[in-house]
Amino acid sequence: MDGSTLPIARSTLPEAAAERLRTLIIEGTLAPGARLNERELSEQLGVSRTPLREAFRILAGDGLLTQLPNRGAQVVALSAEDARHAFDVMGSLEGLAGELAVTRVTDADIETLRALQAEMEAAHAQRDLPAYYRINRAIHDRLNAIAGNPILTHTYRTLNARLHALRFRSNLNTAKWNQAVAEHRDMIAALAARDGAALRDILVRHLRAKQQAVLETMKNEKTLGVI
Amino acid sequence: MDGSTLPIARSTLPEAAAERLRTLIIEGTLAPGARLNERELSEQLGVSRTPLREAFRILAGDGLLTQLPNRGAQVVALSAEDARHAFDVMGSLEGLAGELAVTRVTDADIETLRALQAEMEAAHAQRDLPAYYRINRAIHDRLNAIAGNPILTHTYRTLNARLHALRFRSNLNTAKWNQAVAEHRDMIAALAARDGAALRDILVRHLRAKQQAVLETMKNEKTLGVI
DNA sequence: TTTTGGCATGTTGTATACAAAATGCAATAC
DNA sequence: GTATTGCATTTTGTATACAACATGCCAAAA
Repeated sequence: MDGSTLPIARSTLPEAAAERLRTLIIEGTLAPGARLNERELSEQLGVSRTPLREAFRILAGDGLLTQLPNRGAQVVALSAEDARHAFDVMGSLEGLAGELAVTRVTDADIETLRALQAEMEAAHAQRDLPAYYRINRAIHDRLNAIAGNPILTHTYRTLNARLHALRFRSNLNTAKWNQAVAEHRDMIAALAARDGAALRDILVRHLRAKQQAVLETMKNEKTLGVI
Repeated sequence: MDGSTLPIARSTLPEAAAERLRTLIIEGTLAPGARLNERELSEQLGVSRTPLREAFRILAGDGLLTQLPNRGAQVVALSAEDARHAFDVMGSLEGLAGELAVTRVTDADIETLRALQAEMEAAHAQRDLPAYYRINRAIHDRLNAIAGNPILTHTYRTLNARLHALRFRSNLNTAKWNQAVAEHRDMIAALAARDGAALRDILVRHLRAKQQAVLETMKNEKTLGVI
């Protein structure tokens, strides 16, 4: 029998707790900078402090928590500078994903992406922002999967989680949104043409635009005092 | 008083244990694939199982260990495929470091790098491989520091540690070694000229050469049955 | 001979108890 | 009134005990 099939999903308490906390952090329930009391949290999660502390270590490794000796864990609060740095790295990783994807992409992959693109354009036409974000993420994940580099995918995902903890809702004005959708069209075209250099370029520019939008939002929030 | 000075170095047992294990893994004392018995290791390190298990989580986050529920931890054994993937990502990260460094480099930085380059050429002339590796690493670290992106640096370092766990000593024949030294000269020239695109190109090619050398070594070791 | 079931042993997972450090507050000195 | 010291309390750090699971072996059955 093929041993790789049906791997029964098991999980330990540290992993389960980490997953739960990860969600709470990314959704913002646990706000950036919040200090995490071990006893309190362990009671709320229904686990003892030992597995909870292991969960802290997992999340610290993901860059979602910082731990100070004898002073506990707290949710990371990314500065605008940090966000800028993270986007620079993300851009480079996405660029690589594009270059690699070009060497491995199949016609079926392109069909899948074109279908997603159509969905995205529909969401755009209806000004459905949540749907747009969801499909956008699906497209980028797809591209990463096509690239077929697990280390790249892991690094990308981890960094993405950190940025999501920012809970950025970049002030996506009409012009920028139109531009983003157009860039997605260009991406798929470059991928279909197997033009790695062009795809890389588009992705890096695409990320740079996102970076700018987020940084502007962060600056506004700061001056306005909004969270 | 300036609070930023004299930060008393404190460390907890999990961090100390992780650091010790990291060294053992990278030096190869703990071989790839080795299973780590908690009780045994905790006695050897003189700590109880609780902090040791936290150390395991830290190292798993760094990609140096894998953990399976109820089946303990074992040292990661990178396949040739994994190494290829890691080098692809490293190349991209180094390329970014180059692009960023160009925008921030000072003349003093370039002087420092030129001094290191001179040291490297001396080591090369004397066929002093350990010194060459040491200086090589110093140069790349320096470039990363100039780039001034902590997230990039952290990602780079983590990935580098993983690759060092391979304990690759690529079969550096004379031609390749000459080539590598020449590439380093070109790097510094591109940096001095503030030519980001050129520097990026050199770095990506440089990493690609290293990748190939390592993959060849791995292939030989496999066919020869060495380690 | 091969397979299966059960048991003994070893190993990991989790909870808890105790130790050590940090924190907050009040009392005292200036 | 402010700063400082000492103490009580809270919180984190570590060790250990016990529970749950995995592993290897042997015997018994097919």
